[in-house]
Formats: sequence, C-alpha cells, structure tokens
Amino acid sequence: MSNLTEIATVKLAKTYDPTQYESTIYDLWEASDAFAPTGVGEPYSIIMPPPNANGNLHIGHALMANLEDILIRYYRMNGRDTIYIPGADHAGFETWVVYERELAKQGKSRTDFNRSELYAQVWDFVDQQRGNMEKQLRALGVSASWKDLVFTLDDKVTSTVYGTFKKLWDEGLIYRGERIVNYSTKYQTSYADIEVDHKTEKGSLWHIAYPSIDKIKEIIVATTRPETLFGDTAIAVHPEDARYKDLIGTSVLVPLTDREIPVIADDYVDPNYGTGAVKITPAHDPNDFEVGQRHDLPRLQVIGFDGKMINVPPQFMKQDVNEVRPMVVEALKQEQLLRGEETIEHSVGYDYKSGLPIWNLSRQIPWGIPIPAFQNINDPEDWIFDTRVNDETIVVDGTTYKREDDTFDTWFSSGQWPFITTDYLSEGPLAKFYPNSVLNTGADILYPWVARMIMLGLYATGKAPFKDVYMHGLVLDAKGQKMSKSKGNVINPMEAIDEAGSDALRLGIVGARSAGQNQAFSMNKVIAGRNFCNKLWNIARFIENKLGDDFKQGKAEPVTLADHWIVRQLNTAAESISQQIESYRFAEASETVYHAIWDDVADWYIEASKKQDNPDMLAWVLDTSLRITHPFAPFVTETIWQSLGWWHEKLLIGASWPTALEYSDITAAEFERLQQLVNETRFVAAELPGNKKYGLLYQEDALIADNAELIKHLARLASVERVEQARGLRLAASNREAWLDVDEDTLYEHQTNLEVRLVDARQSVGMLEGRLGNANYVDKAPAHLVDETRKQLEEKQSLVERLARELDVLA
RNA sequence: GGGCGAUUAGCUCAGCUGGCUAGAGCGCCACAUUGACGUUGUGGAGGUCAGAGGUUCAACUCCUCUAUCGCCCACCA
Repeated sequence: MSNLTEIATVKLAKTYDPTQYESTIYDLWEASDAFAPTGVGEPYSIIMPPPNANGNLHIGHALMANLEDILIRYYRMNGRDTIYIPGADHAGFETWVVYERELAKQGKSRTDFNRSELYAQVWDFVDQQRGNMEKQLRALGVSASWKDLVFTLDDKVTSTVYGTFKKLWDEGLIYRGERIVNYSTKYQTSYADIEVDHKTEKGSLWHIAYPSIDKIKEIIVATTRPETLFGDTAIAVHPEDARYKDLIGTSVLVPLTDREIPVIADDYVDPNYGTGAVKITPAHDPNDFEVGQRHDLPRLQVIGFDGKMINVPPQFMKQDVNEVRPMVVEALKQEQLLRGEETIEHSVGYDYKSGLPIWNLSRQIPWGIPIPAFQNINDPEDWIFDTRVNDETIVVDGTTYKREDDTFDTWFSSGQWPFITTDYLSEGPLAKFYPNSVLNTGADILYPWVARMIMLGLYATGKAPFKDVYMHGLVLDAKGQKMSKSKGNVINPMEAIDEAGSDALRLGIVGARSAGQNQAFSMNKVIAGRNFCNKLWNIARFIENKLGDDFKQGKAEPVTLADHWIVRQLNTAAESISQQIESYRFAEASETVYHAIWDDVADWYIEASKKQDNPDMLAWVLDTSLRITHPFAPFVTETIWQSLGWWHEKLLIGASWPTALEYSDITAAEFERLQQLVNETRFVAAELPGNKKYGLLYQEDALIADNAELIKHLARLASVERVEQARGLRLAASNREAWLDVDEDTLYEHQTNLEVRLVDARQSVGMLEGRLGNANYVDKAPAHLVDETRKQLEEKQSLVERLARELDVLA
C-alpha cells in the first residue's frame, strides 16, 4: 500500500496494520500543508523543547511530543490558529564530547586545529547525523510546522542572542570575573553545577599537623584532599572555638613547603566537624574561595587545567592529581605530620575542580555561539561589543582588539527560545504566537531552563514567554527504574512503533499518567492501544460494509432508543474530553475516548444496529468517533477517514471538533432500562447450570414488545414471547413483568442465588437506613445528597420485596 | 542537611475542590461465538486504600506522627 487512491478504493483489511498506512498518511498531511497555521482564529502555539539534533529520540521525547501534539490537534480542530514549532538543539557540550571521541579515533585532538576549522568540522559532523531526530518525530505523527524549525545555531538565534547580550552589555549587566567552577580536565571546559554528578563515596579524612613558626605549637586540620595543601593560603577556625582562640592572628607553616600562612576566624567553620580547623584553598574549593574573598587571601593555583600539579615542590611537579595524593600522604608520614586517618562517607564530584577565570555565560569549546566580545590587546580591562566573531582580531579607531574565544553556555541561548522561534522582536509573521500557550517540560529543568526563559523573556520582551507550564513526569523502565544509557534500560520508541504502530505507542504512553508523576513504561498499555486501534478499524469496517459504496450521507436524526442513547453518550464524551484536554488531564481524556468507543459504540450501539439500524446515524457515529479519537490516534483515524468516499471534509486533521446533536433524554433513559434488563438476563443466565439459551416471557410491557428482536439478540435469548400466565424466574432487579423460562429443577437450583442477592439487598437497605437515621447527616449534608439517599433506599426496599416474593413462590 | 512526591486488586496505575457498595488496563477463572473484530464477546473472583492517631454528620481524599521507596537541591573540609 503506497498511495491514497489505493487506500480509498481497497476494502479495509480484517486487521489493522499500521505499517501499511502511517507513512502514507503523514506524507498526505505534509503535502496538504496541514500543519501550517490557518491564519484564522485565536492563536494557539507550542514550541517544542528542542531535542538534540544528532541524537535519537528517547521515550521521554515521545511522551513530550505526544502530549504537545494532542493539544495541537485538539485546538486545531477547535478552530484556533495553531502552530507547533519544532526545534533542534546543537547540544553544545554533549556533541562536543562525542566529536572529541570521534577525533580521538582518528588519532587527532582539538589542538591540531584552530577554532574556525573545528567549528566547520563539527558542523559537518552534526549535519551528517541530522534528520534522524526529525524523521523519528514524523514517525510519532507530530503535526509540527517543519518549515519553521529552528536550529539552535541558526542565524536568527545568533542575532537575537547578540541583541540580548548587547542590551545586557549596554545596561552594564555583564561582567567578567573570576569564579571557582567545576572543571573537567578531560574536556577542558567549565561545567555548570548541575552537570557534576555527585556520588556518595567512602573516602579518607586525613588529620594533618601545621606547625607554628616557632615549631612549638601545632594546629591539626582535617581534609579529604591533602594534595591541595600546597595551595593553602590560610587556616580557618570558628571565632568562638576555645581550643584555637589564642592562635587566631598567628601564623603557621604549610607542611612540605614551610610557607607561612595566617590562622583566621570565620563562621563558616563548623567546630564540631573533623578537628574544628580547616585549611583554606581559595583556588580549588568554592567555599574556600568565598572565605578567601572575605579575608582578602591570595589564590594559589596548584592544579593545572590539564589535571597536573603546578606551583609545587619539584618532586610533585607535573604529577597527575590522582597519583600525587598518596605521595603527599606518604611524605607527611615521613615528616611525622600525619596525625590520623579516618574513613568517612562523603560526596565527590566526578570531575576534578580547578580554578579557572571565565564568564558565567560561557563555555570553552568552539561548538556553540561565539561570544561577541573583543579585548584590547594592550589593555586587558578594555572590552568592546562587536559581532564580527569570525575575525580573530579587529581594529576599532586604531586600536587592535582580540576575539573572546569562549562560546555561550547553551542555557543563555535556550533561555531565549520562545521569542527567538517566533521572531517576536523582529515582528516576523509568527510574532503573534508569542507568548506561547503552554510549555511542556520535565520538572528536572524547571530551574535551569524554565526559570531562565521567564527571566530572559521578561527582560527582553516585557512578557512572560508562556501562559501555562505543564510538567510531565519521567518515563521509567518497566521495573520503575530511571532510564539511562549506563544502565542499558533505555526503551527506544521506534522499536515500539515498529512492533505496534505509532498510534498504539501514543495511546500506551499517555494512558494512566497524571501530571508530574513519574511512571513506568508499560508495553502492555501499548498493546492495549494497538487493540483499541484494531477495534476502531473494525467498527469502521462494519459500518462501511453496512452502508455500502453508494451511500450518501443525509441528516442524522435519532429514531431508535439506541440512537438517542448513543447521541447522548457521544455528546457527553466529546464534552468531557474537551474539558479534560483543556485542563491537561490527558490520561483521563484518553480513557474517556477508549470507553466511549469500545463500550458504548462497539458493544452496545453496533450490536443494536444489527437489529434496528439507522444509516445516517451510523454514519454520524463513525464520524464523531473518528473526530474525538483523532488527537490521540491520528493515523488510524485519518486512514479510516480517507477510506470513505462519502465524507464531506477532505482531511480529518483539519476537520472540526464535533458539536452536540439533538436527542431526547427520556428516550435515552428508556434504552438504559433496556440495557438493565439485558444485563440482568445475561447475569442470571450465566449463573444457571448448563449453557442453555432461555426464552424470555413477558406480560403487558411495551418496551419489551417494541424491542423484542433487539433484546433477544443482545441478551442471547432463544425467544422473547408475550404470555398470559407467568412462569419461570422473575427478573426482579429490572422491575419488569418479565421471566426467564426455566424448568422447575433449574428454578429450584437458582434459589440459593436468589437468597444471596436478597441478603445483599437487605444489607444495602440497612446501610441506607442507618445513614438517614443519623440526624446530623440529614441536617448537615447537602440536600441533593440526602434526596438521593432516600431514592436509593426506596429502590433497594422494593428490590428486597420482589426478591422475597420470588423466594415465597419457590417455597 | 533542605525541599518535594509516592505507598490503593497478582502487576502497572486512576480516583480533580472530602459525599457511592473504591475504579481502569493487563493478568487470572468460567463460559460463548461466525451479518466488524480471537488484537473478540459475556459473566466472575481479587483491595480493612502502608501503619497509628486526629478533624468531620461523612476521610482513599484534610491534619499530625511513624515506616518504606523515589526524585530534586545543597555539599562540612
């Protein structure tokens, strides 16, 4: 199956096979420009948080894209001017790591190239990989406006980012300062705090003696990182600590180098931890850095950017930081300055820290947006703003300036994403879509990303960038573990699509999932989704078969009891689904769809239509079913839509959300009474021995008389006939003049069954009476609840009477 | 250490502002079946809603404590 005319002409196969239709349907949507905004109606917009351009989608992306696409499709059908803007992330650091690995395979390193060469190479590298992610999003069926896709290194991104940077610059909000950062010696760039993976590990806490200048006294310090002692520029104690009070203001000698450093007092020190005395290494510890600033201490860097020791005695010079620690400990032992060693649990960042001067905005890798700042070669304090970032040096008014080689941290540009993608500042054609309607994201990046978007959005545009933020939970693996590459438990959404289809994955992933809650991925739910698609498919087959090829759709008007009832059910379902989607209760919405289609349409209405049909109503039921299901299962619904010749709208994706059809509530309720009779008949018959079909006898009952064939079919009865003289088993719960035609023996065997039901009914009566007997309940509970309880009591009481009468007859 | 969340049927989870005899899917048991669907139909069995207190006419739902699990933030050398 490869083109649409074939879909339209070929009879639907017995079983729905998603692989046969999905890509064809997606091509049809794209070719029809169905994802583009219509230009009519109130704008509704979602910006996709950009997945890594050169990566594969993981199941979390699938969830995100699915939820967003449900919203987009729903609002599109509701007449909003809708756009879903896709994105692709250059994923600065992550990509860089991958690329360096690639270089290493070729036996090369970053130092072999200059910045422009590197940039060009990574661009090519990413370009080769790109498209994969976009293909996968298409397979998921997202109705995104592909021509508006924004890559995070596109010119419009750069220019907007520069604009914001300029604004910050002009307002004096940019500064270049020295800060301790987490630094990777392997990749030679700074890490944001969040990228440092802290692990609790067992480690040693060494007690080291620092002798006083006269070598009479000493102060003992506890540390987990003895190798940094060469960078110590003070010893700190708590100001109130009696043990060390007399030493404050004196000097001590750093072991192994005999450099003099002061003993200072600072509240930061916890007198109860370790020895109560702390060595201060401002160049290599963020807390120490702050202490150093408070006390105006020098910073002495002893670990180089390459992870080798510097500014240390000759025997330790250029040693790797990992190897030098035992050497230092050994040397301290030799000098008899090591006073103890205890094992402790503490947390360790996975990469070493080192002092490094930067900006907070920047990364020291070439893959990213260059910072548009230049430094006077003669005056390091003199910086200017200029966007000629492709030139290494520029000359302005006779002065030569050298380019800043760092690139912006991804967060600085991604924080501006909502107004970049909509061209809001340049008032482009998409500007009306800013602020966005909703941002859909995981709670984990609330602070690093969402907060920045709001701050930068307010700063640059004066408006918050979105109206709502919906936070979805993580998708965990089947055992409830967080998915990660290192655990090897990552589920690839594409495999699930291959197995069960895109719609099935979408239904499975959204089912039973509430906002913000992490939840395990369940292939069972995906299978359930696939079965649902097949159910819908077969409903369509049945109806198409029934209506025939020459059917012309007329005005749907409910005639039969079932007609009125199904109109009520589908009207209500459409309304509920609207409310649920609009309040982001996706799982409830999909459940409403599921039950409306499966229970109401398939199990009751289709069955009823086999005996009492109304072709225009059948067409309406199929039409409405497809519309309400479309946001959740776009492919199968569109495929069915395309297979029908008599449809008035060309594409389901562009069709409108169903509006309510007129019906009679009284007639709908009549059908419910019929259902009750059918249910009781099925239940009673199933309890009786043998698997016989029984006859139904009735007296003076218009409902049964008018629907005899229907009841016979639905309840699987041998016959339905009117009699003068009643006999057999009274269908007591339905409260009709109706009996199952069973013989004496069977009747007798059924006696226990009746007794059980009588006990049950009496229990309910007792409970309801108790509630109404409670004066406080009658007084304080809302009147409608009390009324309802009274009504229930009446019903139960009459049921007890009927059951008791039945037993009397038997006795 | 600080913050947040979870604990409901064998499994995975719903249950929104307190008002049902607590629900769904899958699984399980019994039965059925051809005018769409075995990726089916009908019926059924499974829960003292983690535990202990409290508020209320009424608590799965609100409050307090306890236990267990998970996530985020911070990082005392």
